[in-house]
Amino acid sequence: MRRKAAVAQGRDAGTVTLEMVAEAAGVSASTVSRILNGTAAVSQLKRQSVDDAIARLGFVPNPVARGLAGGRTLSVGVITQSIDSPFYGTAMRGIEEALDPAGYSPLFVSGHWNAAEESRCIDVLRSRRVDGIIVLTGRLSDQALRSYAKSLPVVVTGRSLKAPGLVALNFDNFEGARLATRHLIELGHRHIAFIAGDPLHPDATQRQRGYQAALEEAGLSYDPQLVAPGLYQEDSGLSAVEALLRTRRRFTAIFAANDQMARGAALGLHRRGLRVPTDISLVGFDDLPASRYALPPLSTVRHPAQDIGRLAAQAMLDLLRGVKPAVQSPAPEIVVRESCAPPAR
Amino acid sequence: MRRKAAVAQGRDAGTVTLEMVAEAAGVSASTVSRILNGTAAVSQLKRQSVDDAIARLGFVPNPVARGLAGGRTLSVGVITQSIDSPFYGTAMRGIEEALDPAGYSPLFVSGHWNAAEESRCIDVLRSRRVDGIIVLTGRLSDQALRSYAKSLPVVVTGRSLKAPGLVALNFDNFEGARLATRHLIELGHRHIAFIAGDPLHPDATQRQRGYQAALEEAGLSYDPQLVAPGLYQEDSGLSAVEALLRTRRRFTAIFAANDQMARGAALGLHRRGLRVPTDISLVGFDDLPASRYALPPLSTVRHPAQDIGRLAAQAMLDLLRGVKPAVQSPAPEIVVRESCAPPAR
DNA sequence: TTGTATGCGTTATCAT
DNA sequence: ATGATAACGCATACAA
Repeated sequence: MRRKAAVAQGRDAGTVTLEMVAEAAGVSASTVSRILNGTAAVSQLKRQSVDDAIARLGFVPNPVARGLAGGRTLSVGVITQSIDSPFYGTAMRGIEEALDPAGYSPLFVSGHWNAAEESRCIDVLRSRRVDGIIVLTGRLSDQALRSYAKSLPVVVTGRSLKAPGLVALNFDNFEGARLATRHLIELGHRHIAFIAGDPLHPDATQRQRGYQAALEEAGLSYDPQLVAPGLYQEDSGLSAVEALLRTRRRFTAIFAANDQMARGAALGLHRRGLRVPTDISLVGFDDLPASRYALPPLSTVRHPAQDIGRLAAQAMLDLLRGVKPAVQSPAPEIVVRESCAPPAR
Repeated sequence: MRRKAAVAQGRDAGTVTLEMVAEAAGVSASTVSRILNGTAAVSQLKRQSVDDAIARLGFVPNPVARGLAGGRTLSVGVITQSIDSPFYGTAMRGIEEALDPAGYSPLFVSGHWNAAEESRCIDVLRSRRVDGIIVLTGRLSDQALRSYAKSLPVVVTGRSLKAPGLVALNFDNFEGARLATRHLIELGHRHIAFIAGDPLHPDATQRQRGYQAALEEAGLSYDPQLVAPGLYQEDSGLSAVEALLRTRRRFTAIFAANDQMARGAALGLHRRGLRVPTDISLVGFDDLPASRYALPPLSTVRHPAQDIGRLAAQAMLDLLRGVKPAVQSPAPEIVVRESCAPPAR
């Protein structure tokens, strides 16, 4: 056991306990706890002396003990998919921002786009007694999510489903993709290629449907030869362009299902001596921070990761407070930069 | 208090305690604990029945209680500067990778390049009973770090300092910058501009010294007019180029103190109709994942964030095991891509 | 080798 | 309104 000495010698290396505060203030531990949590009314007098003692000793409650004792830990678990993702990284930042002023702290774990791993993450988070869990997209089944929500508040992004104790925050990928495609059409493009995202992601298929819908409503034919498979990573964008070029099909614009692939596509085009937007127009999706500094700056669909993170965290806070969360998903909008132009030929 | 019922009904929502295991196996709780931690020798027989009971009940130890009881929590705190940084994100991934097989999990908190905030982070991590702390660079004083290391193993990157219980993992920024500059010189450049990093970062000033050293050893004069201030962000790279161009000083190459500023610089050059590398050669520093897909792909100094994260985590693991960590910082090397060419004029 | 008792810092229950 | 006291789930001296 660690030495227990050093009662009132101010910060013995951060081990000032609630009990010490109680002693210093001449009250019981329960009273201190009550003041800390606002659990019950206490006399002004005692409150004063307790507050003093807290300040004097530099007491800071121990969240671990708090969690053990059955109370809240003031922490919410966040399952991201990879800790170094440009998109989810921004979302995490939004979560941090919203949680902090409320006194909560996030606990980040990575699921690596793997349902089994995500399950383990949930276990880890639960064992750490988090008060709630935010799941950024992921591969967990709606079923599983619903079940988790029975014992713990859950907020999930990238889906729409309803369940008690669960709030889903979806983004209109379909509409976003339609906007992007329509933008190209309005510029005069008639042959628009599409680089698809990982088919395992629901948002990827939604984006593809948006692309098709825009084509249809413009009376343009959908040519399967003009859609190349991709995996949401830069390299797959590059290979997609190569595949597209190999078909020798004519196209004057490319819509990539995300910015990362658009980057890869830009490089592929460059390698073949094709200029953006002079020869080929290019649109992405997500508006990653980096896209504003791409060459040329990339036109894309704004997918406000930071706002989404913030909203998710706010919904969680509401859930925790017991108030009904009123979340409004942000609407997609196109951000026009310099990667698109009317078709040359 | 929560209901205590449901003893052996397997997973009542994840509340199988060590005590239940003990009962089911017909041994005492201490024995179970000992088996779990390898604290003492136990008979094969009991071990067998305990292992069975653990598997049967699906028991998973509660790290919160573990931490409270004074033992390890099998978690290490990681102070990053911003949760969405491309560079530190990669480092965090390396940490995750190295910690996971050892059964440890990281706890990420962001210091936002602010010493006071970092101090608070340390408090938070300590109150959560992490077994050790990894600090990714940051603004804490060496002094403070040393003091923290007295009560907790600390690994810090981006510095060199020695203290008991502390291992520092530095990177040779000076040499890296010298390599980059020398690369330009070897291509024939004589007028090389430099975009400096945030002067508050020690690595930024080291990189600048490396640049000067390379100039000197080549007998080239150092022209203060050719170094533009920057803040390590894309936008400052852009303004730096504009400032450089405004001086009307002649230069045929730019060395930016990091890839993010190099990106911004590339855009600035593009806006002025200057082509990379035909008109101006460009080198960065860090080799961010994105730089391989820049247009043109950026030549840069490899700064292996993931390896650094992994090494830091391994050093922490060694510290925790009580073995002397033998860390070898990775050496900088230049990665030649397509953003450099011999000077045109 | 194994069990018993106690403590970790806090909250919650039950008195008063 | 306030104070004992018992959990929370586990680890660890100490005894056997």
